[in-house]
Amino acid sequence: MVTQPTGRRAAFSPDTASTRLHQALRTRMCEGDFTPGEVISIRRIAAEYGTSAMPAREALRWLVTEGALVFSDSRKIIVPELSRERFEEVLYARKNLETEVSRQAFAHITATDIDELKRIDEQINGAIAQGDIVRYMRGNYQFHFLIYRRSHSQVLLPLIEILWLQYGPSMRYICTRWGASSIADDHHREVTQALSSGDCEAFCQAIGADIEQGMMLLS
Amino acid sequence: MVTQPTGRRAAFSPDTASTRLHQALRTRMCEGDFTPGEVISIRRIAAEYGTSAMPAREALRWLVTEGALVFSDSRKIIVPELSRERFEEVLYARKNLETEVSRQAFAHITATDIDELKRIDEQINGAIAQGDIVRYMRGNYQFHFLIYRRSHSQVLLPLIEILWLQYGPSMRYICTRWGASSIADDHHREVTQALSSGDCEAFCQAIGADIEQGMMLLS
DNA sequence: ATCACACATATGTGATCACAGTACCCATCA
DNA sequence: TGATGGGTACTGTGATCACATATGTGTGAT
Repeated sequence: MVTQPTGRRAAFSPDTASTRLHQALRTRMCEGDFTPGEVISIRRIAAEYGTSAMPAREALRWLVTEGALVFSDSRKIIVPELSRERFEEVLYARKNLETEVSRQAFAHITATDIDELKRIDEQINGAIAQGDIVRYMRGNYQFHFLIYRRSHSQVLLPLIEILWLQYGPSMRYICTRWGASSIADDHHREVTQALSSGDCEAFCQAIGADIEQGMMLLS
Repeated sequence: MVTQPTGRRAAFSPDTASTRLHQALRTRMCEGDFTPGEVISIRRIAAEYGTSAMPAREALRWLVTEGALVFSDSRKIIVPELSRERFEEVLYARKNLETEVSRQAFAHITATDIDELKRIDEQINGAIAQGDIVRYMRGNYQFHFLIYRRSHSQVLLPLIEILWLQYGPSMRYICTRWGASSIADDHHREVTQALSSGDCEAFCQAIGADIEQGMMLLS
């Protein structure tokens, strides 16, 4: 059975099997639990989560409208393989939107938040050291969205989540292929340091640099 | 029965009753055909478009995930009333994203496109003169998205459409309340002039100014 | 006249079925 | 050995039903 994931639910959505399943799958997408090209079937997901086909059907079609899943030529629902061009587009959009919400979030980030960010960053570094891609992806997601949630932006945040939904599977794929070493030089420490010293500009630039670092993997 | 609207469909989506209905409703939302607070019922939409409840149900729930519709406290699906704060957020995000895609689109806009833009702008001005809000909204939508489509951005364009979905009903409401005169001073002519003279910066600034003009209505 | 209860209606949700495609596998034949 | 045929299983789609809940309305009693 599906339990409510840690992720925030968009605005008010009723507590139904469909929405629970949707959120569970969203989180798994952002954390890179799925592989590009993988076929996601309505009935299989339904069986996996112990519901009828209907909630699974709705949840999957929502993910399609969000661009997280796509239709294959034969109408099967699959995890998309982002072209290099499109992956760049996503990263470009991410840099644009995420530096913006970071700027909005800056004033609302507390000392407790900074401690939490440092704790998450340590876990991330541990995951990288162990070559644990899944834990890395999950930590990276938590790190960024802890910041972004502080912006209290009800408009930009859902857009960013859509970008992550599209970005997750391919990022996971790239990480797996290139190995954990390829992502070792993230800019999370610069982020927390800029926050500690209260430097908004350095903070936003560090976020931007962290995202841009993803582009390096493409060359 | 639903016919394929003029709007572009996101990536590849199969030609089903659900997707057709979804697109039809999307277009109506962007053009401001609905009123904030209005209740949109599954069965009523189904009857209106001559389908069973299922396609209507899916189309409406997709619009909810896109933020174009929301749930009332009693789980009814309604057209949201944007708070002033949130309306500002949407406009802010619009300015950010739409100036960006305009920049990307600039190089791909042909002389034929410019003529078409001028033609649409004349229709818009005619609509304003007649106080025809619906025709104004439709023209404004066509004007902007003719430009944005030239960016060929598969990532930013869907995000912008989501913003318009949220923005449409409230904009329609504001226009109706304030009268057509309140929107008389758009910056469309500056846009086409900048395009004619090949000035990218002026073009992007005119787009930004046109969007910012919407903020004036709030004060 | 006013309040309360009950019934009728309308809502979204979930389940199940039939249907039209597609893909894949295995047997059959050249 | 290879190609071709057919059949089986699986896919998403649409329709319909049962159910719980919410809303509104009218009727009854006080």
